[in-house]
Amino acid sequence: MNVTIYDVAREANVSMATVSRVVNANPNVKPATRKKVLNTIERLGYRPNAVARGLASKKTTTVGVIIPDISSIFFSELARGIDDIATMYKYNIILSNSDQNKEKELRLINTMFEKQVDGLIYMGAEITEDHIHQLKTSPVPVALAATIDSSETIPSVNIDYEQAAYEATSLLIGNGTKHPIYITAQEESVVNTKKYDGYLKAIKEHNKEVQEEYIITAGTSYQSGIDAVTEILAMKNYPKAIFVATDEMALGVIHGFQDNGIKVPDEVEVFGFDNTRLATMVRPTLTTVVQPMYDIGGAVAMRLLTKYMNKETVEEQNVILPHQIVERNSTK
Amino acid sequence: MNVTIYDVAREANVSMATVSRVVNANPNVKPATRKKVLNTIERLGYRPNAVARGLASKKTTTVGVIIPDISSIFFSELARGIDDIATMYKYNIILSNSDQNKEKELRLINTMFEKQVDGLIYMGAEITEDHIHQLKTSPVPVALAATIDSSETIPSVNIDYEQAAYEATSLLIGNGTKHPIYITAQEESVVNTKKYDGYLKAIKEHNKEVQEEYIITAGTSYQSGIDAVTEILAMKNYPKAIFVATDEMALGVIHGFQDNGIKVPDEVEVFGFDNTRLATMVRPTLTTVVQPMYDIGGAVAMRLLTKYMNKETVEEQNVILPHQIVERNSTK
DNA sequence: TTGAAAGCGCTAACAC
DNA sequence: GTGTTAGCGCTTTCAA
Repeated sequence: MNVTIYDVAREANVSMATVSRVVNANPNVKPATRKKVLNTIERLGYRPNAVARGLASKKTTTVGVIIPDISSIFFSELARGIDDIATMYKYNIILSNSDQNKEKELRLINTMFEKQVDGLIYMGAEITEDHIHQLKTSPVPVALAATIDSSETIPSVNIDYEQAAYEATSLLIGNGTKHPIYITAQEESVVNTKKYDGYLKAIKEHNKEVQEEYIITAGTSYQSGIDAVTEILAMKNYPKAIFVATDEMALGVIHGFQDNGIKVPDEVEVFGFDNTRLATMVRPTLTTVVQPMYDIGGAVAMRLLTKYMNKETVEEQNVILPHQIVERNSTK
Repeated sequence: MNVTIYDVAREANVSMATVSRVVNANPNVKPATRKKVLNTIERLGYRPNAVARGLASKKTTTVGVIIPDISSIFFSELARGIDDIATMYKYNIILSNSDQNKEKELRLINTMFEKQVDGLIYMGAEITEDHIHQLKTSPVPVALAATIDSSETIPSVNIDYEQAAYEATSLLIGNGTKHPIYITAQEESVVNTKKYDGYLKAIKEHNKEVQEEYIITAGTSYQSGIDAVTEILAMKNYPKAIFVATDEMALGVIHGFQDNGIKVPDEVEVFGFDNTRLATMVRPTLTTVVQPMYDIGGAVAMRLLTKYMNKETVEEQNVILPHQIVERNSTK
């Protein structure tokens, strides 16, 4: 079998406790003893068993991450932020894709708790009562990243989606289109609702009434952006500015127009959301709302970790990070 | 404290063993007993502790995944395949980014083993002797995904990069450019070398000598694709076909030319590699080598899991998956 | 500064 | 079918 702490103790003529102390860098060990132990650890190729340690200490130094889809450009950037900060604090990440499927989400939360994660970062469209209930079945700290819980029961990190959407729409209006089109992602989520509210607010400030046909519900993919354009082109005299709920869809929108010989931004302006790497990987480059994905992930992790490590009480449960708008070439 | 298997046993008037049996779906339990136990599990809200289970059974039902960068579009698609198959087999994934930094890679391998993963999927540029040595410090099965170990010591899943690059280059030559340019990613990796060899093979078949200046070493990013174009435009009379080592760089190349008023594919053809989602998210859409990322991840996981689960001997350690070429609109 | 010993919560023989 | 009993490899009092 593998070499255990007991083997090291025996070979070094000390007790298991002493070996444990040197492995855990406990200062209460005489330098000579420490050296002796270190040597036999080296000699035997001893590697501490984190599972045994976890059982004894009730800490696993791993945090769970539940994410809709790691292959999404938006979420993979978030995940990268999370892992970096986790690494910084000596944690590892158990990562699972939920596909925003409620059953799967609930099951994953349970699995994470079974695996005794020290903390959990959760991303998803909708936080229902069932989610909250499931989350509360364990005292393990949880934080939501880019995910809103309207009840504000669970700590979270977000930007002000409503305000951001309001600003984006207003900019488009200021550019000369009184009632820009809005393309929203189909999924039900508070984040989407907030974006929509922001759009609506700006529209109402400049229009007697809102035109329902200018609000298009699409999928969430690049292709649905393209498809949405078909819908738009079917309208006679459509507005010449489009605000799109995500960058990926916005790329689809740009290409949809271009494929039909319509020039962006000369003939129609396009505004995205997120500022993923995609935003600079199109021509024209995409004007968009900057959401600090990496920080949302990182800040959440930090929060969560410090909170539970030092058992300190958190001042502000629901963090709103600043957003901004970058104007690139898809708008005038 | 939390409710343990012991609490359930006491409350249900059975032994721990029996509770364990029903939790693990062992058939040797009388239906009535099972029901009774299930009820008290429900009533007490008992949740098995996977860490304790892992210690006792020496199985954690988690596999480690070491990946260069989860925010890379290529790798995140791979990771998605891995997690899906892992989920199918009831495993979870511990995911860590290595940034292809050797020290970090070595450290991560060790961490994964400390955490007692049941298997490990490794992705990285270079497999050195140190890597192999580290990997061999544990009997845990390891599989390389989209990563080549020239010594063929470690099981792996790849495509035939050399052949694919040969075909791509040949196609470009067939289109009329005798000596296409090749833009390679800077990092040292066997995968890159193979691609380069394939390119060279095709070039040599049609040219007396290879023009060193037509081989450009760039970074690995979108931006380095753009930068490479600057280098190309500085040559008087450069070849009118470019083969690029990755899709992301290829997008940069396309945009680099377009930004300089040069039309793709009319004035210059561009050929990518990987067939990430990016390939259809440009105009013109990108002709590229299809590498089945999702399957590479999935197939690897399957291999690894079946191998160690059933302890079956593997027929072919080093799997080569078929590749293909999709011609889209960036070539003639 | 060090050691002895009691768990952590579960699985896995083995016995009945 | 069910219970008893050792551990799994480590941390953590508590004493010395």
